[in-house]
Amino acid sequence: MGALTKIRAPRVRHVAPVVDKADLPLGRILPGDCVEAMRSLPDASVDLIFADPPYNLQLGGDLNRPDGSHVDAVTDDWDRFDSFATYDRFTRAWLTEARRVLKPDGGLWVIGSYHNIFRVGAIMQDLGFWLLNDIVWRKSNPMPNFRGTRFTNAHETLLWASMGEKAKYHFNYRAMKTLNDELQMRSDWVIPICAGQERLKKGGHKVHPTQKPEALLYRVLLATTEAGDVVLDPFFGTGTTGAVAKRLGRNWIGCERENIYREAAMERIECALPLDESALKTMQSMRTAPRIAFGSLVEAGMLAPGTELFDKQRRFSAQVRADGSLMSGKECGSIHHVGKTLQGAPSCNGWTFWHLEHEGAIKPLDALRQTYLLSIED
Amino acid sequence: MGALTKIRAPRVRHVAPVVDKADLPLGRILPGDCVEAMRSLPDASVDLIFADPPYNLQLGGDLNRPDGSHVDAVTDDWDRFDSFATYDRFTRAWLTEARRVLKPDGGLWVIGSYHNIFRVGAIMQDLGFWLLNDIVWRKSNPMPNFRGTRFTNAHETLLWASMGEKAKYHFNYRAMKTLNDELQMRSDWVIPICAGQERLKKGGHKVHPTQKPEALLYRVLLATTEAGDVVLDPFFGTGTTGAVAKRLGRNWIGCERENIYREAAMERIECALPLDESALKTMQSMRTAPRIAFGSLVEAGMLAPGTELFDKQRRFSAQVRADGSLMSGKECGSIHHVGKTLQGAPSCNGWTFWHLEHEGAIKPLDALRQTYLLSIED
DNA sequence: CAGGGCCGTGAATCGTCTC
DNA sequence: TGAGACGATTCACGGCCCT
Repeated sequence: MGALTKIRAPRVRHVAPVVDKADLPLGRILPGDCVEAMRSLPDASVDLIFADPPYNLQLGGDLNRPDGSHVDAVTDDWDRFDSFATYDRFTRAWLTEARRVLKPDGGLWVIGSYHNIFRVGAIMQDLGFWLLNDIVWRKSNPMPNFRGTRFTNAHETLLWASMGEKAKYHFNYRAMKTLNDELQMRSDWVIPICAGQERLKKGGHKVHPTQKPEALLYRVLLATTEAGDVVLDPFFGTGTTGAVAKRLGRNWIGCERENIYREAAMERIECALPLDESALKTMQSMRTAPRIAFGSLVEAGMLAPGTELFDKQRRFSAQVRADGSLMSGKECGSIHHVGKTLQGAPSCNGWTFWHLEHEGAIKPLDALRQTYLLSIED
Repeated sequence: MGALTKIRAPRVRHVAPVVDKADLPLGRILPGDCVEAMRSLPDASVDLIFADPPYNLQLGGDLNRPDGSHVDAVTDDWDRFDSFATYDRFTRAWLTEARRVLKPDGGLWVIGSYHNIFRVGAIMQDLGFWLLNDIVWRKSNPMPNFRGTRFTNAHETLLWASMGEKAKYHFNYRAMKTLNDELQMRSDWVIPICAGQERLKKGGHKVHPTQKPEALLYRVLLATTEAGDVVLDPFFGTGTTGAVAKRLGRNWIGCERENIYREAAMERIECALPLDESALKTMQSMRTAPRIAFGSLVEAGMLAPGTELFDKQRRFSAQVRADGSLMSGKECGSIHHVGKTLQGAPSCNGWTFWHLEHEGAIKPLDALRQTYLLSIED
């Protein structure tokens, strides 16, 4: 009953544009310490942050404080605790700024290894970020463990979080499913390490020790941003995030202390070619597609009142009525409601449950909806 | 020169047996809270701890599959914590006791998901445990994400740690490599979830909501314990750790609060069949096997002084001398040193580099070492 | 008027084992 | 052979009423 009265305008993202994009340093790399650099950005101005912070731990090597001063090598227990504490302070500092500049429906990605990721993850939770997935980047060609003392360290971990437990966030479910041959994308991604042509080199040496593969960023940005979104990378390095953002039609902002990386990144991003607009269009999920009321199919004449509908096994049948409601015996209501009640199920998707006979074949209602959707596009 | 002076007795594990195994409750499940239960164990008495603590899932409402059926979720009391702070206190408490009962060269494994593993990992580091690997258990058949709101949560994480940065630990590199078709075992393991015959059921319902697959424990115990070691599981559940420990000839101790799980576990472990001894011996690591000096082969009469050795391509040759040193032209020293110098290589494993002719066939020295190893066993 | 709670509509599944 | 069951799951969202 009354299905027609429920027709709504297609939903849009209704986070108020507090910040004008023109006020943001889009397509620029901010020099200096990332915490300082982020301070120059307004609150709630960024859609996504991708961060590849220093793993800086336990390498017997260097650890820098947020202010850039150097921490002496860690030898005894006291120093070890001191260094974890220092790393934690550094992490809390940049994550706090990240949180400030992110929109309420923004997303955060951080990549790390077992040296730092547990500290980062715990601090993210402490600051109120809500973990959505931990993603395993499974390297198809990892470095072997030469000394045979441990398992080959063949993966790194990415954390994906929203701003809070109840916060909205963006996930292009349909695009990911398409990318994965019509199966749901899993939390483990097999991607080769960055090598060959893609690896930036100067004088035969790699420019950056931990350059990430573009395929990794491609999947991250495709999954959790829309074209036109603003993506911030506080540890920009040689600009993989910027290069992929440009290709995918996303805006980007970087922070990077090292002059040499900034230069390499800008040069690289200049060369990146944006995909054209039609290539950028991704599969939409039903949830974000315009919502179609069943009644509008009747209204449009695609389905005559009185048409008989069946479930696939023909255990149930029902009749379409002029107002877009369904009737089956004494039961009447929406296609979903009648399907649910007849089955005694907790819920029912009427679009896939009900079928109709058309030229001898049985088709689900959903096929009709697809046809209708195409007819009203553009 | 003077290679004989370098001959050492085969190394043995030289952690003093502070505790007599007879004083430990081997093959028993201690009832009650695991922290209390562990208090009854002596200091430094356990070789390995495998822990599967509550994950603190914080589940919301009900979940139905698209077909309307209901998902049987983990709603047990033991998985509910008020806050991260409460969970952290709990974690610190049991990890502290775990640390006390572990031997200085003991190992710790903890399994978890993104809900808890970052807190656990950070606390492990804070307590002084040294992370050796984070292992990804990639489920071949995970539960899908029915709502299409995230990536399919297709893995869990295991942390493997030693008692400290400089602490010794046990890793059966060779056994892992054998298990993995002569490739180094990686940090990501593909193992199916526990289902079918293996899953303990009572009245058609699963006995424990989160029973782990035996294949997982098999790999953990094979990798990081020796036959006869003492393995403790503070969250014993239905005793997967005990069952696999028994199969592999390891001693086990469990802690479990729930009477019903203890009973199911004991019954299950009774039925587990230990592998026979020869099957267990097949995969000993060269690294943990007693170290053999080349000279001892000469000493044992397995190799006569004067025997001619070649590299595989017969580019180089050398003569064995009575003291276990090698001579090739003017070059003399250990089998490794001479091999290295002749090739001009930075290093050389003499055991695999040098070969000898025996009954018409060419065999590497290593084959001789294997024979010798077998002869001195037991 | 902000925010919490209730309610109705509606969108959404993969691999494996059992019967 | 095919239908059904099921697994550590932080798994929707908007409108409206009520405080």
